[in-house]
Amino acid sequence: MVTMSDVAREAGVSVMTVSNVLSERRPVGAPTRARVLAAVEALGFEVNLTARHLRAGRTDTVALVVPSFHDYFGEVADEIAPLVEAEGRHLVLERTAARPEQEIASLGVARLHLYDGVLLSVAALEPEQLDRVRTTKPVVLLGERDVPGRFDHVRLANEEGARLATAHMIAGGSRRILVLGGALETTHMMTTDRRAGWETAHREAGLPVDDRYVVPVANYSSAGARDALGEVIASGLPFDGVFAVTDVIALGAISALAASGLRVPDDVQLAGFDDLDVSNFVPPGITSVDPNHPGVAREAVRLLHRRMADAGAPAEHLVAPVRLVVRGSTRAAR
Amino acid sequence: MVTMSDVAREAGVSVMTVSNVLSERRPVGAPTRARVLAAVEALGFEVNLTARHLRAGRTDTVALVVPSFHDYFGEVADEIAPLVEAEGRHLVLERTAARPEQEIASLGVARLHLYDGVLLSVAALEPEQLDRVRTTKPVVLLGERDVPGRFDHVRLANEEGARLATAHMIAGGSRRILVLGGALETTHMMTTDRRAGWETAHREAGLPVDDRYVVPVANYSSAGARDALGEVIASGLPFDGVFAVTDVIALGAISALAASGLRVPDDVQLAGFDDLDVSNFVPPGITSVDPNHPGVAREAVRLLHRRMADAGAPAEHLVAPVRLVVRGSTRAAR
DNA sequence: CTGTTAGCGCATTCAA
DNA sequence: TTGAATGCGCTAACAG
Repeated sequence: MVTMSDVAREAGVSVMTVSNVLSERRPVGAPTRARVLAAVEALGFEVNLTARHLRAGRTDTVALVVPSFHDYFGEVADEIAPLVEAEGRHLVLERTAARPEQEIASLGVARLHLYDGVLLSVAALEPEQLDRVRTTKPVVLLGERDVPGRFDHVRLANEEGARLATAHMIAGGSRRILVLGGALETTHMMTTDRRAGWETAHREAGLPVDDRYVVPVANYSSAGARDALGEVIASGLPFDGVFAVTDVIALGAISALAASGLRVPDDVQLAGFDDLDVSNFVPPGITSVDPNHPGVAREAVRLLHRRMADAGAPAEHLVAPVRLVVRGSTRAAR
Repeated sequence: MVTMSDVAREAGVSVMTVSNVLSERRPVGAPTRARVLAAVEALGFEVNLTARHLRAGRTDTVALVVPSFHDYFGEVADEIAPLVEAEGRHLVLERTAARPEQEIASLGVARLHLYDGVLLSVAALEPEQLDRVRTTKPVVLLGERDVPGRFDHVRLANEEGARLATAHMIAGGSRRILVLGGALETTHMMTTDRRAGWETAHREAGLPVDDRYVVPVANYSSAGARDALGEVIASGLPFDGVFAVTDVIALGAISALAASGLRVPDDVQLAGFDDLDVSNFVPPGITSVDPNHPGVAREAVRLLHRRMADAGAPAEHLVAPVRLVVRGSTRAAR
C-alpha cells in the first residue's frame, strides 16, 4: 500500500504537506503543490480512509440497516441516499442476518460504531431486546413495531391506511373482505395494526367482523399469498374483496385470483399497502395505500441529523400520514 | 467513547489483557477474565472497529457497489450476502451517485480501500474510464458492458437469452416482434447484445429484421416502457410480439397492452429478461430469461475470494448461462 | 508557507 | 499468564 510517507519522500516534502495538499485545509505553495500532485499520480496514492476516520473520530458515513435488500427496503434506500449525500455524507446499506429475530445482535453492535449515524429498520426486534442495545450512536428506528421511548422512531399510519383501503372497497360494494397477511395476535406490529384498520372500517360501516376472513401468509411473500388465497378459494369461503397488508402480498393475490378465473375488480376488489412501483403497472393497476416514501425518508433523515447535532434532544415518535391511491383493482363508490 | 484503556483501568489490568479477553487470541486467567468482562459490561464498552481495521490492515468487509438499490440489484444483493458472510466477512452495499456516468469517480476510489474486496456493478462506465481505475484492491466487475481484460468479470449470456426468448415467440406464431428497450448503437452493452439476440433469432427463422421494431425506452423504467409502447400502438405499426430487454420494461409493456385492450398472449406475446420475482405473479405470468441469480452470485463471490487469496491470478471472464422460463405471456409452439 | 511532535484505539512483538 | 513498547496512516496543534 502506498502511504503519505511514500508520497512525501517522492516529492521531497513532509507528510503534513502532502496531507495539506490533498485536504486543502491549508494553503501550499504552487510549486510544492505541483510536485506533491505529481508524486501522488506517479505512485497511484489513495488516501487511507480507515486511518483518516480513526484520526478524525468520525466517518462521514451513515448506515441504513435493513432486514433485506429488496422490494420495499430497496425503494426506500434509494430515497434516503440523496438526502444523506446532500449533507456531505455517504450512505451504506447493511443487512441484518437471515434470522430476523437476531437483527442487531447478528450484526454486532460494534459495527454501528463504524458510522456517524444509523437508520435501523426494525422488522422483528422486540422492544425488550431493543432496550438492551446500549449505543451512544445516533440511531433512528424505522418500522412498524413498538419501540422503547428513548429512541427516535418513524412509523406509518398503518391502521388508518388499512381503514381507508377497506372502507373504499366497502363503498365500492364489497361485503366480504379478506385481510390477506393479517394476523390475530395482539402484539403490536404492522400486520396487527393493519388488521385492526380493516376491522375498524367494518365497524364503521356496520358490517360484521368475521375472523375467518383473517388469512395469514407465510413469509409475507407473493408465493405465500398466492398459496394462502388459493386455499381460501378452494375452501369455498365466499368473498368479494381482498385487503392485502402489503403490495407484495397483493401481487400474490392477483395471481391466485387470475388462476381461479376471478375477475378484478368485477368479482373481487383488491387493495394493497406500500404503493410499490409494480402496483402502478400490473393490470388493472392495484389500488394501494401510499406511505409516501419520500416523506418518510425525509423525516427519518431529518431526525437523524437532529440527533447527530444534539445527542440530548428529546426523542421524537412520528407517525407518517398515508393516503389511498385508487387504481383499477377497485371500483368507484356505488 | 469508552476505550480499552477505560476498561483496563476499571478492571485493574493492562490494555493488552482486555484485548486478549475480547479477541480470545490468547488465554487469560479465569479471575482476570471475569473482572475484565465485568468492566466491559459496567462501562458498556464496544470495540472500535475503525481502530481495529487500521491496525489489522483489513476490514473483513466486502462492498457491493451498485447503480441503485432496488429491483435487480436488490435481488442479487440478497443472493450475495450469505455467500460473503459464509466466509466470515460482512457485505455492505454502496450506491454510485445519481449520475451513472460518473460511477466510481462519484464514489471516490479511496472508499474502495475501506473494503477487503469490491464487487462493482458496471452500469455505465466506459472501458477507458475503468482502465484508469488504478486500485490494488481485489475487484470483480459485474454487468453487461465490455471491460478491460485485467479485471475479473461476470456477465450474462445476453445475446443467447434474447435469442431464446425471441425464437420462442416466433415458434409461437409471432412474426412482428418489437424489441422494447433495444438500441441501435454499436457500443457493446446490455441493450445492444439483447437487440443482437433478437436479430439473430429473426435471421435464423428467415424473417426480415426491421429497425422500426427497435424501440428505445427512457431510463429503462416501467413508466418509460409504457409510454414508448403506447406510442408504438398509437402509431399503428403492426406487431404481434414484444421482447422486453428487462422485466421492468416488460411490466411497463403489459400495462400499455392492457390499456389498449390488447390481450396477452392472444394478440401479442410478451417476454422479458431477468426473471424478477414479479414476473412469476403478474397474470398471465411473464415469460422471462432467467439469468440464474444464485449462480451469478456464486461465481462473482468465487472470483472475488480467489482474487483476495491470490492478487496475481490471471483474470477470468465468465459468461453466465441463461435459460428461458416459459409462462403464460407466450404460447407453446404451434 | 512548511516541518515536527503527538496521538486517535487497537493488537503484534517482545519481555517478564 | 500478563505487561510494555511500538506503530498501523493520518492530521490537529504548535513551531519555525
